[in-house]
Amino acid sequence: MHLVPPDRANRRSIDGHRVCEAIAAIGDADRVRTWAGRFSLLADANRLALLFALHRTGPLAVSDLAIATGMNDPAVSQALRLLRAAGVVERHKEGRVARYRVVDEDIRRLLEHCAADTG
Amino acid sequence: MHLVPPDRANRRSIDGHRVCEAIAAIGDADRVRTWAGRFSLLADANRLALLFALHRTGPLAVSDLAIATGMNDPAVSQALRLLRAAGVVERHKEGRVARYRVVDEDIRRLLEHCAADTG
DNA sequence: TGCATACCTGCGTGGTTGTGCAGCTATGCA
DNA sequence: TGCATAGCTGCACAACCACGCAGGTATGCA
Repeated sequence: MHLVPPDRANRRSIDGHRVCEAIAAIGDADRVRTWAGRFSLLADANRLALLFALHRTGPLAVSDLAIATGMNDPAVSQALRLLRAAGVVERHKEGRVARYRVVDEDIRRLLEHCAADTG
Repeated sequence: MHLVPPDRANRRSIDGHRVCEAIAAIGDADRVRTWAGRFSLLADANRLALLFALHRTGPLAVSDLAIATGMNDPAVSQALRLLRAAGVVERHKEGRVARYRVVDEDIRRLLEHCAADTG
């Protein structure tokens, strides 16, 4: 197991074998970035509240989300735009009402993970 | 179910009943903030890589973590200080070597959740 | 005592992000 | 045509954060 990249192979290590284990545990850098990106989307209390509501209640309109969370409309709109750009939610327009729902399965699982914690 | 706080009870809603469902789904604001805080800790790729390594490999020294992740020592040290302040990791000093391990059970479960995804 | 190692800290910086405000578009109704 | 509603966008501001660099503390060895 010589997993240490050549550019840092000359550094002295404390527990040599564990470094390779650690590198194996970290795995692919893209995978780490992907997960960090997902967590980043959930790292804001307002966005998370929106996702909790959308996940358990189904399609919801922007102004209803604003009432439920106490945010004002532009803030909700911008948060949803960000989530939509990330592919987490989808928008369905009916007349002048836009309803959003969660479509990302990985995010759904994380939201379920939260829900399992405290009802 | 009149869960809408009085300060926003006068706003017009699209799907009135769903607003209450949404508020119920969001639940306690402190719970949402707590989860958002956890996700925030995992939202950085470097910190997440450190946690992956610590979670699967066990106690690791700072310089070994630096080699494994490609970060330099101060960056590792600062990331671990942040995680320690949040109660996620603990430090055990042996001579001049400081080894860290993950002690927060909620974070461990989230890390397991990630590991279950792609080996 | 001198020196190298392991780790920590302070400082300054650049980048990112959440927010409020104001204003815009588009739909529906009278 | 006029007006209210639902939603979106741009801009400016402030706050935060991760990072690199330089320097400091503490341990262990010769």
